[in-house]
Amino acid sequence: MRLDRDFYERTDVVAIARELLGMVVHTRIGGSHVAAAITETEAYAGVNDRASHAFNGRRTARNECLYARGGTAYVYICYGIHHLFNIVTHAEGVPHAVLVRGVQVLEGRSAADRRRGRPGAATDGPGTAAQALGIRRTHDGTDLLGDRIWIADEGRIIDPATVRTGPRIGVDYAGPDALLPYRFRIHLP
DNA sequence: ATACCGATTAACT
DNA sequence: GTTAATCGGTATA
Repeated sequence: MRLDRDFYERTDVVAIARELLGMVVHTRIGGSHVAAAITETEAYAGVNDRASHAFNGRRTARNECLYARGGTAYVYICYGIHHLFNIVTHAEGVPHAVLVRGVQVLEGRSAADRRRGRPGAATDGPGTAAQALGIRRTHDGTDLLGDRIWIADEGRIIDPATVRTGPRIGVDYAGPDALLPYRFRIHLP
């Protein structure tokens, strides 16, 4: 069943990042429906997290949607090319989010392949996952309880022993916070 | 107005 | 293992 507002508005973004593993992201974009199980996430814990775009309360046109209520999409462009999809959590005004770093496509393979440019191309990085789902910068601020992007718990049971935990990728600039164990991933059969 | 650089990827050696 | 690609956002002036 579809995740509701109460799921996203909870306060523990690290717990939510772990729980999102195995959940299924659905997109209905450009006439195509794609469903993909989340296999890798990272938590970004707001104003006290040096790795977060909202560290120290930074609030700009780019990261404005981080401050929206839980259950909103935050999509930004990285390295001038890649669109990265984040799930905003916690209450409005508290800029917590979970970055979706990897998915496994379950439905809509043809649309995902077309967007990725070649059949069977990987969807195990944040840029490629968003691309396969059709999520772009224009979806920044999209309500995850609407009909374009939503996430559902479809009953996949994730054995906690199979969840790999480690430091986040690409955040060396964050000093000690770069070492926090805020990255979670699973390998689906 | 201008300089710098990134929550990455793909294609290399 | 290494590195070029690529450009919007942000800071600095």
